Amino acid sequence: MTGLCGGCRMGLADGAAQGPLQGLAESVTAAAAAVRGGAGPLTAQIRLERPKHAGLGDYSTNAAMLLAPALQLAPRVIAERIGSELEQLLNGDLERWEVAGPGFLNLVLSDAWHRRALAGMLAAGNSFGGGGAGEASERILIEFVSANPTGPLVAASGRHAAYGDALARILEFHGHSVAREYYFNDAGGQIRLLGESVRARAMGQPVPEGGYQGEYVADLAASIDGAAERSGEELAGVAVERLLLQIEATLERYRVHYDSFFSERTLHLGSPSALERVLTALEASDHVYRSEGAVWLRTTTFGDDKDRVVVRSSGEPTYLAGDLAYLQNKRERGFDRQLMPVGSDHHAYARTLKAAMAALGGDPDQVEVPILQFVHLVEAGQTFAMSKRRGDFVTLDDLLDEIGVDATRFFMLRSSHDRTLELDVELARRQSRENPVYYVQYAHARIASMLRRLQPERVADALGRGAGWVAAGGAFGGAHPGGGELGSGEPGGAKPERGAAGGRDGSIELHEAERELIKKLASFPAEVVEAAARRAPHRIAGYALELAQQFTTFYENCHVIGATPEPVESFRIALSVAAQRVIAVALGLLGVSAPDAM
RNA sequence: GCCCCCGUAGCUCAGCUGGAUAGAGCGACGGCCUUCUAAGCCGUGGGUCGCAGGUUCGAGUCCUGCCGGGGGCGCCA
Repeated sequence: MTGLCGGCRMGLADGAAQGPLQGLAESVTAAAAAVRGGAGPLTAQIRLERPKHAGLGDYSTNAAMLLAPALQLAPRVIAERIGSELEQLLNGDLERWEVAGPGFLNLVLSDAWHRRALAGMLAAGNSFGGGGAGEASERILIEFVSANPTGPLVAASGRHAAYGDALARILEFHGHSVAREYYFNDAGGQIRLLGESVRARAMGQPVPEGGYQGEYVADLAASIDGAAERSGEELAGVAVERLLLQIEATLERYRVHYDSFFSERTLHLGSPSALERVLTALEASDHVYRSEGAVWLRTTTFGDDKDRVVVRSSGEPTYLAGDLAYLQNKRERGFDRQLMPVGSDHHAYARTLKAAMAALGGDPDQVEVPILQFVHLVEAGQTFAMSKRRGDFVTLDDLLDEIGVDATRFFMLRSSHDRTLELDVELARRQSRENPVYYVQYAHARIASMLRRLQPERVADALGRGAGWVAAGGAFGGAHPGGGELGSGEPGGAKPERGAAGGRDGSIELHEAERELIKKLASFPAEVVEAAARRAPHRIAGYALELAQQFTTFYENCHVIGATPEPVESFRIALSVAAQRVIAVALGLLGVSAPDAM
């Protein structure tokens, strides 16, 4: 099921961290190239993937089906040729192959290949799976949450925070340089309204029409000295300051750390202000015009469905004006890409922003606006409303109190961001033991617990290059030489025959669960590539769950401590360590803790 | 009216930009603790992939139309 090609694209990154599939994929590509000869170019990417059904082999490739049009031959015939070619390239590593279905080539790899794969993954250490961006590394700014400081963060912001932060972690791990920023509106109508709301509360009057009704407004009013005597503007300033601190504290608690908080107000300061400068420039390039007493940005030139007002007829700039100056500011800071996930209630704004980017002379493709669908908190079959202005909402802090940081983050991240998320709070709280996040954490804790029973030296021995199981391995298979100290060897080097006298444990067949676990681990780099490319952290959550499952199957079937002969115990210790590391890294990408005990 | 997202098992969701017999968790049913954590494992049942057409060797995936749910179409943010 799992796609494996992602991490195997040529020329992307160094082999070690990208794992054993890199070499295998290159061998398949080489075999396909040999069969293709001079025939036309390949239009689609050759894929190496797990077969759809168990028992069909370790990996399969669609190469033959892709070559069929150019070669004018039946896919199955081509698959036969690729199979023969691959047999030569992989020597003893390719134990069996067969052509199946419409033209799939199914591959069965040797135990020795699996052992070397494990050795290679361990050698890469905690960087295994990372660095896939390689030369394509970018400087990325991700601006997320950016909720107005007019109240505490609501539960729905938990989705934005988890998404943006996990995506940042994934992109960083993948090899990009990422800055996280929170942009806050501390100017304009909503802030004025906040100040007036606080003032009304302080004076014991009803909150103005459309103002902020929440209890926190009264609390703010009560906590500000002499609030009743101060102006709305003054009160707004204090309120914003305090609410921002509160928001930051909530985010920190949620394990979301920003590199910077950016104030909208600063864009209006100075003479000329950043805002004025950008408007002047746009006027010079004829992208803004005056009409009906207002100033408009001609976004229709760049595909927006209507032009947008940037300065009201009252002379007051709109939020878009601020965003224009902000966009320009980010461009001047030299980022290759700007990610700004927004809620689906702002989805129409994505087009406007891209148009604005183009009007500024930038590349609209550098602005990416993933749309996050809503979160419905459900309790006892009842959906919670979460309107900040009305004041009837569940705050993110409330949610964290209820179900904790780990569960909240995992739930927020486990489904695709473009789907409405139903989060049953009652279930998450009451039946927390069934929570998938605990399942993954439990697998990690189990491994830690098991390893605690061993002397550290024993574990080090099992991982060392002198361990018997490693001797039976060697470098990664295929044309690509394996890196790292563990399992290093001649490129495409000598591969002991299965059961040969030379291999100290070469005669001991791997258990199916061991082979499967190794392959699940080996697919991690491709999962990271996919999650990064598609801005889809939920893939990592799904992968973590699958990996935990695969480890548990191994754990149930293969007793580790005391397994005989010794190389088997060593091998299983090493495999457990690898699983533990990858679970921890995957959870780390989600910002979920990996406990050593539960 | 126009635009965007979604519709897959009873429930919550995956499904890698067209591939093989559509998967997982929870719930249901039946088993499993004198061995490294039972927060666990094994097994069974459960599907017209919203509906109808189309594209092709092949469609949950791409196209068109319809139905249903959510969101948007401000000189609000």
